[in-house]
Amino acid sequence: MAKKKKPTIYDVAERSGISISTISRVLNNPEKVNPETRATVLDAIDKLGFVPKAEARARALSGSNRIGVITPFFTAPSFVQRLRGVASALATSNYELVIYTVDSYDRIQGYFSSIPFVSNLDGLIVMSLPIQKQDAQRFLDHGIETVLVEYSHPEMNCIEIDDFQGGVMATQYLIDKGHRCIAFVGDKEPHDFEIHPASARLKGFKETMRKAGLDLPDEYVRLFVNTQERAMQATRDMLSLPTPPTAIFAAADIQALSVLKVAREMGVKVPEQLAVIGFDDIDSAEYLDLTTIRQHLDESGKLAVEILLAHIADPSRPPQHVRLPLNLIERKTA
Amino acid sequence: MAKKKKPTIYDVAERSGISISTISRVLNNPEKVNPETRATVLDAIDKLGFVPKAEARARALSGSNRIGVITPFFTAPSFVQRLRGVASALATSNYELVIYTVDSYDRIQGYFSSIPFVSNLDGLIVMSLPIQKQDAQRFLDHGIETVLVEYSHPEMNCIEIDDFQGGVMATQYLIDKGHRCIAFVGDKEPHDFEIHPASARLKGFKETMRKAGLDLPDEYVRLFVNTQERAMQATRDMLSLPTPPTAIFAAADIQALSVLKVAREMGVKVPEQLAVIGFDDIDSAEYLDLTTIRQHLDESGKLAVEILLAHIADPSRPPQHVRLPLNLIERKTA
DNA sequence: TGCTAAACTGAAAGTGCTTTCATTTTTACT
DNA sequence: AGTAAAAATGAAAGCACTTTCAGTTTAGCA
Repeated sequence: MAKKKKPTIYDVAERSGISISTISRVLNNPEKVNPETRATVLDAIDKLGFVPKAEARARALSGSNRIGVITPFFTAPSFVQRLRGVASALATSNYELVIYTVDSYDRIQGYFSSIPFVSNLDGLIVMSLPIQKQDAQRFLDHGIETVLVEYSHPEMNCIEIDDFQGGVMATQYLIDKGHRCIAFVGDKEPHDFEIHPASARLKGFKETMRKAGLDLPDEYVRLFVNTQERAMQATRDMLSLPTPPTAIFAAADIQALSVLKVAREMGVKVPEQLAVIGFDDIDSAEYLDLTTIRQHLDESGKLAVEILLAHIADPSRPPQHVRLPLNLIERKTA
Repeated sequence: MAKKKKPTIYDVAERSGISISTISRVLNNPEKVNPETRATVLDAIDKLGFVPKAEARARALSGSNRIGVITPFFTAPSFVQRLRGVASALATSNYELVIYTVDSYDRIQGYFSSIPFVSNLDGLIVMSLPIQKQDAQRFLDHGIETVLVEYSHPEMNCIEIDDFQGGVMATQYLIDKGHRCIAFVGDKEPHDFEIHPASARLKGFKETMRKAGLDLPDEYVRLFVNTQERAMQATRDMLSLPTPPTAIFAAADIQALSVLKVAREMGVKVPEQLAVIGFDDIDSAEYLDLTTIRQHLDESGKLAVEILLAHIADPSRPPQHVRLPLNLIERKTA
């Protein structure tokens, strides 16, 4: 016979035939109640396995071992890999990992305004999401240790990536390989609540092309809503141009995958006829031999929790700003 | 101006000229209140330094609004996709998502014995992990609603996958395509704490081969520790056989990816010289045009939370056992 | 035995917050 | 413009206890 619900003080009252007030008293001011009554009450309490739940919860959860991660709803593999990094770093500590996924501006605002108050977290990791002054201030005011990944705030811990530099690296690599007709595909600014690394990568690309004195026709830069279909269409258009590019720099590996798929579909040989370079170095990149800019996704998550834990242990530490290095991983597509 | 007691929600209401209900809402369901109102409220909260009393909150709150997911440490994409399903289904409800990752037998035992007592969850999803009689009983006794994914227990909600049948489908498909020399690659039983769907898939494969009267030499079945390197080596060995198979059934897409990579490396044309079929239908499968058995990963997660929520709402419901359908997704590798 | 003070007890009124429900306001669509 | 549908909001009814207050008992004592 399994118990149904958690017993309340009322159940105890009923079972012992004594009013709830008295029960409450034996729990809080036992010396004020008749020992016999007290014994009866205690007996009933034991038999029912009653535990004042509200307090228990308040106590149990207060300042307890919880760390939260707020991240865009994980569609993109890169978010997942960052998350994997935090999970792995947290595995040995005995912190609980609470995930908040964001899928709209409203939701992120909601989290930012309620988390400091109600979800008592020991620390928070904000991933790939912009955070506004006053929201950040609230976290600071409420003493919640926070680390920002892929975004920066002067008074908070940050882990940044130099997307511009990454764009430069990728482009320069292609140029060094002798390419002159280089195109760019990437996602256009998607939602109001998301950061947009692709634009910095694009800047790095353009800048490098300019410095190298290379021509960059408008048709060689395609931005689109980030879906596989759109990415493929953009690539198809590009490869059907009178003078198609000999290399494509995709703002993210996931888009590079679409480029590769189209190349296969159109019988374009990679890398002979078309070089492809991506950005991120997601897991699949390795399976596809995709040349790409590695941004140490797992590592960023791991580092975030390390910084967080260190600051929880000693809140007086000054905020830490780290810039993760980028590496060009040469594989077979470029 | 004089500093008094701790401000309550009523003070905030008075100062902002907004009802306590709305104040409460901005704290708990921020997305349901008008951004302007929210800003006003937050402003007042900040100015007053209001902090909701945890115990009062616990008192008024019925459940804990937390649902937990316990899952193998997410190395494999399939775990991630299941998780994505639960996150997406949970996004609209406002339950907090707590993740427990398992990387050893000890850890899983730790979770199973402590979760019922200390982490007050409204519900738990156990993913791709076996659970023993007495552990299950503990959850049952403590009235924690639970749903098992990829495992089964008579008294608990379960979402099962017919791996055997999937093995049959994949194999039959290859046979129908005219293949006679079909090989199998898969991971061997890895840890004591993990379930092992590959073995059921292998059984389905063997059974189907037998029924079709096809010869299955020992070298055509390769099991290995699940790493990319081992998978690739196994494939290389197989393709170097005097009579290499004309088709390979990989127990999981992630392994099929390795097969594909080796085929590329060795210049073996897919599907002309070698057909490849996988299992799972992970995201990358689509990008690689991998023919595979889809097991509705995202859906399994979504369904798990739906069942869980329904049972939390009405605990008297009898446990539900659902078997998710499998579909053969025909793409270009077989 | 009668009377009063001390000891005990239960009904009911908080406690600070959440949530339901009905009402108003906005928006969307003929 | 006119209406249906959706969103936002406040009043009020909980939630699971604690505390107050007004009785009852009981004990002590003449």
